[in-house]
Amino acid sequence: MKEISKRYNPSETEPKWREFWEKEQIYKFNPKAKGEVFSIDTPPPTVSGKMHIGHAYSYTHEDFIARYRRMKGENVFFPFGTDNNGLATERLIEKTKNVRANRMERNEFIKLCNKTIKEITPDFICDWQKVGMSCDFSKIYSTIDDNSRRISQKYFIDLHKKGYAYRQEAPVVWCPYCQTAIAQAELEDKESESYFNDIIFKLPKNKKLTIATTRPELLSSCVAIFVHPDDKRYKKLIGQKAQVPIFGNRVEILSDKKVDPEKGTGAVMCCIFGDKTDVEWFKEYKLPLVMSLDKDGSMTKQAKKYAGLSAKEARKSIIEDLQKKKLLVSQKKITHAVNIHERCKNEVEILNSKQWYIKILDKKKKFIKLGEKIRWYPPFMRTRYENWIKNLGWDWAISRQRFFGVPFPIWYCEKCGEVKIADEKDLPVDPLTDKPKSKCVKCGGTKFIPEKDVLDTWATSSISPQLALQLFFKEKETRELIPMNLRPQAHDIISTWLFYTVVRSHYHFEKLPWKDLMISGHVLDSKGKKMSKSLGNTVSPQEILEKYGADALRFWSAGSSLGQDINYSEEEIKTGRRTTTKLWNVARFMAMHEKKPKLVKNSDHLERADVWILGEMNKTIAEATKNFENYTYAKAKDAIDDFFWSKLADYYVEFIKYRLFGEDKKSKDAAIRTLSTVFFNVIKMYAPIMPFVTEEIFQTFFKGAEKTKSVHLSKWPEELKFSRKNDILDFKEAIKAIDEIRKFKTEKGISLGIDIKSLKLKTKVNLKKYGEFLKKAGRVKKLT
RNA sequence: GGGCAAUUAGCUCAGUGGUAGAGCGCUUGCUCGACACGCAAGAGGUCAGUGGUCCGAUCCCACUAUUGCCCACCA
Repeated sequence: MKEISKRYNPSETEPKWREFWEKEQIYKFNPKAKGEVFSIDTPPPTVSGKMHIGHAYSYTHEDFIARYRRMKGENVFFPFGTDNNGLATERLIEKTKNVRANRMERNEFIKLCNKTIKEITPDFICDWQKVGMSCDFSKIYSTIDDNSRRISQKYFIDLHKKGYAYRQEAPVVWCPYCQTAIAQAELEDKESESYFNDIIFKLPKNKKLTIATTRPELLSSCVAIFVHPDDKRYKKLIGQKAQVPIFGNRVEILSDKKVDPEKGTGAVMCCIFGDKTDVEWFKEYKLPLVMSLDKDGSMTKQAKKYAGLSAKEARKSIIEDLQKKKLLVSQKKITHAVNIHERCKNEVEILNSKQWYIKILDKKKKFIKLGEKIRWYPPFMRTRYENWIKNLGWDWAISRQRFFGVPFPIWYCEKCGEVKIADEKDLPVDPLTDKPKSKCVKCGGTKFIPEKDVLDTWATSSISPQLALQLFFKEKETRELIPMNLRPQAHDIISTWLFYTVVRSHYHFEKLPWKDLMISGHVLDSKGKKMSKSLGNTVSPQEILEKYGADALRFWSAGSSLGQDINYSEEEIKTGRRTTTKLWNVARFMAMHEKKPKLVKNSDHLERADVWILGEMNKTIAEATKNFENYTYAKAKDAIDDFFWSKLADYYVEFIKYRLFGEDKKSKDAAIRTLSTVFFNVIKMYAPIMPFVTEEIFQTFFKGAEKTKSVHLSKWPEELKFSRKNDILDFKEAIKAIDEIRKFKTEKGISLGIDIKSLKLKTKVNLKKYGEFLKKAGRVKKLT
């Protein structure tokens, strides 16, 4: 036997076991293996250079469950993928390669994206392996690879055939910076300073009407003025026409209950399009489509002398002109919330354009009901899902006027405009380079215009169950595997990934995507503030891994309840490291007395302390098992921690020393068997949380105890059956006595090792009954 | 403005309808036959506030306050 090192050193053991697991294919998924499949719809992280601490936090949570299930004997399907198309990826490439997609050849940019993704993905994934993820990394998907493009296009065609996808020219949320349409779910709020401008509109007979607006640059798009129907000030004006300042055209004054008489002057101009209400009025009153803003955020010809200016410049210029004409009554400084695009943080606009949509608004109730059929852990997260759906105001816009994404498998007939769908057997296609192989079904035309747009990245990631399952199964087989068992994810993408996956699964398969949902919280800094690069309060998981090891990081991660945000705490990570050390030391102690693991065979010559610790072990196994089943890994960890530190290490190990060093062979044998059994089960119970140290201890000390290559393939502990329950009570009496002795010694400042015979302490304790230990009364914490 | 969550020891958080728990930190002591990344003994709390239900509330209910998050508000 090789020499056992005195210290446990994660930087030596962790790479060693990572290699071992890979070489021995410990986590390889075999579709034909025994055991019921437990499938996990692993979130494909967006390739962004490096894993951040939030990833480490939520991914380890799902890994606890995967490892637990594997030990329970289930055939765990735990795939891995990366999400690497769409705006997030484009932004990354633009930033790291210092380019702008809009100023490059489309093909060149796509090539650069593909090349960069290929370069950085291996390092990126490596962090997930370092943190101890037990996914099958031998086959992974990327949301832009051929297979994903094929699947994504195939299911888009399915949506189209079923009538859930449609193309329409309509107002859509538009990012002038990225120059693409985006979905409601991609918006964020930002407080920004602005001015409320009171502007005079002239009425017939020299009368005036003052309206308040923050968007004077949209005057040229003003198509109506709205007042509240009950507003006494303006009631007489309804139906009259007002003259738009500077531009001179006349617009009707209409009434609508959406107007708030208290706000501004109580009269508001409706512009195409200043905000969502304008869109609603546009539709409801069939107002003319008068666009003053172009797709790049500049003013159109409609804005006449302001054409070509940016919206900001136009605003300034128009305000100056209004002042000159004395049509600006006042300007009030305000702060208001504006919608910005989450990817680039620029203010968005609403423009009219032709986009592809997926229907969702007409099935809101259905989606809420489907949400009720999934088990949510923790349950309250479901209300967020419901709230989001209730507040949805737009169908899902899925076309993006961008470059690096899955192309629509679509052309349009040049002659009649009919949509031409690609043939399934030709997928994946790129309509820009590929051509349809048949004529237009409507008019027989042979010339086609390719669809240049690409799909929203969520349109591909929302079929992640298929992307993952089809790595290992034929498409037909995957239907049997839906719903998958578990979707783990963090709460920030309930309105996107989670919701869209429910939608897609329902549309394609009329099934739920998963049975259980496990929602993780976020990592905050040590003071409870959001981590962000600009605040400089981020922590790097790579540094933690190097300094303390993956097990310590995972120990910290396991410390908070599911769904709870966690404050980053280096102290807790240190406690994790201490736990690995403690485990190692108990292992060494055990090995001092017995080289080969000997387990309890029967309860024949077990002594009181043995029966007691085995009973406590059984309780802990029951508690840990129950909690891993319920995804409450933090409670499982608490139970294991408490048992290991306060009962096994602090108490039992101390107590049996006199037996291990004594002459009574039977007693010694019972102690070593009990210790081995209990400690082996502790190692197993810790294995899902701390996979490295438990593997090191398993391989070094317990290899012969169970015929398995790895602790992670060993059997999850079961309660040990034995019939000496009375002794447990007996032993608790001894503990009370021990407490007395401990207290006495500590108060007098006497060393704990001193024999009590030499002290003037009277105790009722029966020394014979509890052995030599009581004479010394070693360390004991409180026992419960 | 709507919703969700939280409020328990100096800090981070468990928890229960019947006299309050852990880890870290703090104090004091201890090189005791694995472990100083250790061991032992301590100090420390009107369980946010106000009402209500109950024999009894930190726990259940109502309201209030504070904090965080999601959504709406963008004229």
